[in-house]
Amino acid sequence: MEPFTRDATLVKHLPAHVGQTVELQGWVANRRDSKLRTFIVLRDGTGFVQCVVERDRVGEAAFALSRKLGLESSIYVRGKVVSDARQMGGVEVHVETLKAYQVVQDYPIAKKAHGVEFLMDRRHLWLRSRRQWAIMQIRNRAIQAIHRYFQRHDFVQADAPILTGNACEGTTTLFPTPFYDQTAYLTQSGQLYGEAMAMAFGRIYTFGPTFRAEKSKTRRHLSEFWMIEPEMAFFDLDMLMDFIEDFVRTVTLEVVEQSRMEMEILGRDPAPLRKVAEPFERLEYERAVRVLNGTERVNGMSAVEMWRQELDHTRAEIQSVQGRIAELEGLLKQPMKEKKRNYYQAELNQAKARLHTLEERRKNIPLWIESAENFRFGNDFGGADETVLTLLFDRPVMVYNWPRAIKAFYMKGVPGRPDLVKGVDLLAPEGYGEIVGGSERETDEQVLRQRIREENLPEEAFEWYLDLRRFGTVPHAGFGLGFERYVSWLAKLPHVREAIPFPRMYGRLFP
RNA sequence: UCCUCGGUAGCUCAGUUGGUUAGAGCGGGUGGCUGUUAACCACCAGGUCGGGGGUUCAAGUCCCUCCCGAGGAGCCA
Repeated sequence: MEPFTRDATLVKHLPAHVGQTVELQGWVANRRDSKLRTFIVLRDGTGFVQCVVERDRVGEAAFALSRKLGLESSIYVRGKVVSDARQMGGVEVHVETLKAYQVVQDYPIAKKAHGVEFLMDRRHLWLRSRRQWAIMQIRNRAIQAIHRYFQRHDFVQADAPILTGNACEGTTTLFPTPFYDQTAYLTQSGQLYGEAMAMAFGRIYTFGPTFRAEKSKTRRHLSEFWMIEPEMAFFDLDMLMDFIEDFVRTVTLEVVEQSRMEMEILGRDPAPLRKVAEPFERLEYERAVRVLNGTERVNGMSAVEMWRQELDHTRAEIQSVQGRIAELEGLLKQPMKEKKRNYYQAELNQAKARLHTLEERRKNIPLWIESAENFRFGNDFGGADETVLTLLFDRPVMVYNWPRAIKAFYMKGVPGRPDLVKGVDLLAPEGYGEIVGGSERETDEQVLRQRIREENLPEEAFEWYLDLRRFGTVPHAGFGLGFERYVSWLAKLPHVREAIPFPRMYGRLFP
């Protein structure tokens, strides 16, 4: 194609080229016209930069071209890099040459709010938007920071198979797929293989996709998501908790420091993330039960009181939103210009939507209070229970020593407590909930065999796994980090679907 | 699988106890103005109100049913 150059400068490197003339290639992310100049925001994947096209500098033909460039037109620009404090990134480009690979008209995603379905149907284009760009930058940094962390700590990346013959935990729904004359399943966890590889290489981690065929439609679920699963030989639960804490702390702080601009684009306040520098709360499950049902208080407050406080906040906000709605409705009854009327109407609609959300929360809190009050040993946490625990402690919370009955068969028992296992979950604050689940693994072949029978799992499919306990069994432990949930927390996303380029979820296979 | 909410112009949404010819903003087109940040001003074009059935003199509005979407529960990372 005609204007193509092999010597283009990347937008992210422009601050180092102030005063120089550079070549850029990319797409029109935004365009605004004035009489004498056209402002083009050029996007090349590494960043965004405003390019100023003036008739006197580029000539009549190129100036006319600049007026025709629809959003996402692909262009070539040569121009001088100039400092400009008004721009994000601090520079802009004064264009001397402008050429187009393709002039685009009617790009479907407009510079305005769109609905979720509309955007999801156009995910292949939506990824180009500034917000999605910022999220994927954060995702990439998190991936890099995770690999760095493990490599620094003598881990080997050793991936597990995606096609498997047996269910790992047997509980959740699997995706079956033909495998020659057999049926295979898409993996829901690489853990069992991770244990085998830890016996081979000492410390390993997997980083790959996992699949769950749950018909869940919530902000926390994907059918295909990425999981990081480290497994360490000669490791116990205490070491595991120290490790999880240091891992999450180090990776999170690294990403926060590298992603200031992206967090600004996303409107994500980094302060709650920086709190990972402080010690995480470690809470035995039995204490979590007492905290939830109010027999033990935290900082002078019980879970129920925390919910009551949330309820008061919600009620107060409902009142203030209702007040504004009444005010707006009053205003709209009076004569005014169409433009102004519309502005008020838009605000009114927003307020009504907000009110709807708040009313739902108000209706739910009493149910959540009931759930907390009735929380007994043997119950698993609901989303609300996780939220109130992180609210009470105001930091990431690790819950450990869980009831055996609600955890997987491979977890090691707590000595002297046949009803407990050495599992640990990490709950992320700000309502994000469980992002890590891990445990010390059972090392005894007979105990494992017994547990497999109790869970009605096909014993013969686990013979290879039981081999690990016959030939040099050692204490070992590991965990799984749900990567999209983690990215969602880092970027404070309302839904995990934005944390992965092409989400696969219940009801969504395209694009 | 269950509960709640929704489907009206290309997009985002209004549309009153059922009542004449269904509205706005954005986007598109034309003209004007402007170192602009989702620019602004004026005018123009743009609709089988998710599908099917029913009630009624009359249905976007009420009833039944199906489809699709969003959020939540369960389950989970």
